[in-house]
Amino acid sequence: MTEDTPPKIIIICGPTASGKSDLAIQLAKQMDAEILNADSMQIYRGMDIGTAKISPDQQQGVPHHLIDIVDPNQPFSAADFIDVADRAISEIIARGKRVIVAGGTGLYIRALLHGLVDSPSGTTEIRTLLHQEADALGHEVMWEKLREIDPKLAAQTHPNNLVRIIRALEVYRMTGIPLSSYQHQHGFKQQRYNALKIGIKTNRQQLYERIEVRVDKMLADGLLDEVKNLLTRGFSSDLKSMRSIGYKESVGFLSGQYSLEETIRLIKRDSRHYAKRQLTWFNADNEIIWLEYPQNFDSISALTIDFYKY
RNA sequence: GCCCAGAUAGCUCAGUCGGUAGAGCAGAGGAUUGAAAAUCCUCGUGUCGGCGGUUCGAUUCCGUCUCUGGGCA
Repeated sequence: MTEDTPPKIIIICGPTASGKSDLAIQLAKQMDAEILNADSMQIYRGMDIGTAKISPDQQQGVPHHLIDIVDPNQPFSAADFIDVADRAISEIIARGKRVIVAGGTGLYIRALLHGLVDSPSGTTEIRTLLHQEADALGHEVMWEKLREIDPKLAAQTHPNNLVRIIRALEVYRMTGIPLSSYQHQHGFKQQRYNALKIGIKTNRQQLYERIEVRVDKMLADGLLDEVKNLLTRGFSSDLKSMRSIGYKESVGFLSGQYSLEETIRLIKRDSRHYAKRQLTWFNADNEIIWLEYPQNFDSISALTIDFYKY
């Protein structure tokens, strides 16, 4: 791998329930590729039903990577994703196979292709401290603090967005450098891979219907038991993994917070909202070629063949 | 058949002591650099059930009709 010729990889993205996994498998079989998951929740062991994880059976012999790589209580970030993904990709390529990255986490895909700023990850200690400060002083004051040390970033960050404010503050406390200057110098300019990006185009209404059918199926497949089991094993409901869609609502049901009917309604609603956020993210990326699947599989296939020609 | 209560945004409702109306939910759009399925921002014109009447002006008051709930026969 030289600077001039980053390895070629195929990216399959799109909203949840659009058919990414199926397309990846069909394509992988045809082009002798292996699949890399780019989904921030499917990395967790034991979280299968609610993340719509593909079962070994459904993988149809195509090797899948970056699924079940950490427990639900282990920290994992976009930076970790780049590390494990890079390693998996070079191994696959060394085996003479091609790589298909399939997933719905926009940040993970962008980070893989263009890197992240060279700033450190926040430690648990500093983050806890900042949260305590936020609880005591309120969002506004935290935002004021941000404005003092990094006015540029403060201008782009809403005072209510505590997650971003805390991230910026922790970087400054650890390095003394404002996050925005890291960002300015970085700017996602790295070209870490040569990627063909395919997005699965969907009709909004049909997508929502598919989401609802899928949620009903998750419940029928035992989502609530899965969540109960995770809680029993000691995975707390305030873990980031347990606060994801399907899990947080199930926890609410299991603790008697709302009825089954309401739980299902909420999971469906949150999944729809999530799909919309994914679309907002991916629509902003004009490198993505949008095609319907399975209708346009042949076109997709032709694109990949072209992509590997040169 | 009679009595009572309703009829207002896709849904549930609030409100206007008469000056054409607003919340929640749903929905739409956007942001996104080690929490990203997270986090955050923005967006509400609808014959205020129909028709009459009173009034400068009615969604608001009056009458009547229709429909929906509940009660009495």
